Amino acid sequence: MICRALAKRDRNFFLNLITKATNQSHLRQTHAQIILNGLNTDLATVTKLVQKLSDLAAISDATLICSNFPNPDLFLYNVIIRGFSRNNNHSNSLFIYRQLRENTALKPDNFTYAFVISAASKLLQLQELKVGMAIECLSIKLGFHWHAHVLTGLISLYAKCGDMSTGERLFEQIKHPDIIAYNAMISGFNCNQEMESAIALFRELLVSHQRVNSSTMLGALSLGKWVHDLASKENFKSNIYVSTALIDMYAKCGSIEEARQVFDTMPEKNAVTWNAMISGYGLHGHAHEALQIFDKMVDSKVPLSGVSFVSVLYACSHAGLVKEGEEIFYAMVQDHGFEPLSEHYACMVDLLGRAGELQKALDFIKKMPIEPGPAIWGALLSACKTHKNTELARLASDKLFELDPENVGYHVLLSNIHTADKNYDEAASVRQVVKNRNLAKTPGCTLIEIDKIPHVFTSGQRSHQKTEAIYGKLEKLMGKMREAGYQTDTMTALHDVEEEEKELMVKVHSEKLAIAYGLMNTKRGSEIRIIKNLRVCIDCHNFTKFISKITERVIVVRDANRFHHFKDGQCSCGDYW
DNA sequence: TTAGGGTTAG
Repeated sequence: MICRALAKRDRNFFLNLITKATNQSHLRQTHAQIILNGLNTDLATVTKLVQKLSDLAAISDATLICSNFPNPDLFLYNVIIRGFSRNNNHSNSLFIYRQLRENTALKPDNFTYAFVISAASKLLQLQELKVGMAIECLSIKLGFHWHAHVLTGLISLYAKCGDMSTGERLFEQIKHPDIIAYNAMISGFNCNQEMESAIALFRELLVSHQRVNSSTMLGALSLGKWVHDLASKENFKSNIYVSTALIDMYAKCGSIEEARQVFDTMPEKNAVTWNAMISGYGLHGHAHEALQIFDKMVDSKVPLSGVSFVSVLYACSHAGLVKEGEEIFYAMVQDHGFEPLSEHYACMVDLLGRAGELQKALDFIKKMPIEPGPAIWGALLSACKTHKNTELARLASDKLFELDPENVGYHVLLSNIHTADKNYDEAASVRQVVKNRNLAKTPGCTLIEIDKIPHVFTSGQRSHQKTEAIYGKLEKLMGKMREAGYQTDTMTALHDVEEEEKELMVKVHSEKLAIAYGLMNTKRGSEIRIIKNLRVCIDCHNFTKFISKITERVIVVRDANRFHHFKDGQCSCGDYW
């Protein structure tokens, strides 16, 4: 009987066993049997085993087996290069590729390049890749440029370097671009903010291919809700990528309830899904919900990521939950073994600063083991504006002017801090620097959609067809609001818009115009939604509160930082933004 | 026995 159990098994037996394995422990047992049967030097068996191990996230086992294998061929190298990449260890993919080139006589093939280019483009996302690798990949093109898969990988790489013109050139070289090549292009246009191009290509794709796939849906999600309908019709609701992007889309479009609905109905969630839901709640100022989801994530088997902590800390800082934020930060280090990155430190400075604990924030910066960058000083400067601390503001802005001299926002912020402090000379001299150095300014603008047509307003704009009616409406509203106790706040009406202190006397902020226009063109009682590119100022925030009360409307404002839901004279942000 | 594209924060 024993003899039977130990009877020699052949390669096919093990190949079959490996294919059927569903977890790592199956494979470890199988590996033991392979050794007992003397097949651990059989290339085909070992390759299959390594491939399956990396598919089941056992990349260290896979590597060990490979490094003990006497003469690995190109196929085995390819499998391990791809394996590292699939396990999110892209730098090791590149490392193995280098080993292959420097320590062996093997010639990489089109498969090798498809894997290694994909790994390189993923590293770019992590902002770790040096330009040198991109150049190295360019040389690859010389040998394998006719392979559509390699070209598609290169498109993605160039897109992530912000070079879509090269992307377009590569795309033209593909004789019959398939759906995946289209998707690489659409997603490239998307991340490079070339919407208007993304849409055109998406339309072209719909004409040229009968069916779209899940990546297409993702590339086009920012087009809006109708994509969700398309996703439902095409049955992509169970795709984790599509559903996660839907959560993000709904949260960013202001429908946090719909985001939650998608989240709740997902059969399977990964870390990105959880993070998207947490950050969605943070964006809307619903910190307690964000914390609840975070706790559930900890309970689930899904491993936390650095982004999970950024998202939950962001939610805490925007709701004034200092104690909770601090607890999470220390748990992150002590319980979860994460080493905080600069973005985590920035979240903490923001958390303390927003809550008015400026000195504590400064002490925190001094104790940090890393050199504070612009995000950290920027958070402190912003807090100095809110809590009117001119002295610390000078310190923070000096650092910022040194670290990020081209950024006009910090100058504007400092000028506004001086203005609020009634120190007009200092404010003027800061603005003079901006003028002398000819730094680019960002004009504030607000968008409102009426009957699916977007209307964009800028501060003091008089070019809209209905200008007279809009300003008339605004006058009427102002009258009613003053009766209700509204007073214009010009002193502190400045966050990061420039020179609007002067303009305020004669001009009107874009969000007021958009809201007036919205009130004129929507049904009584319906919700008004607007989007502003800069942070909403204190006066407009106050204005919108009054409007929501006297007109009995819900007004949802998305500014550069977050959502504000105005209802019955109150804002969901609790004036904490 | 191996391909390429896609989701989250600041």
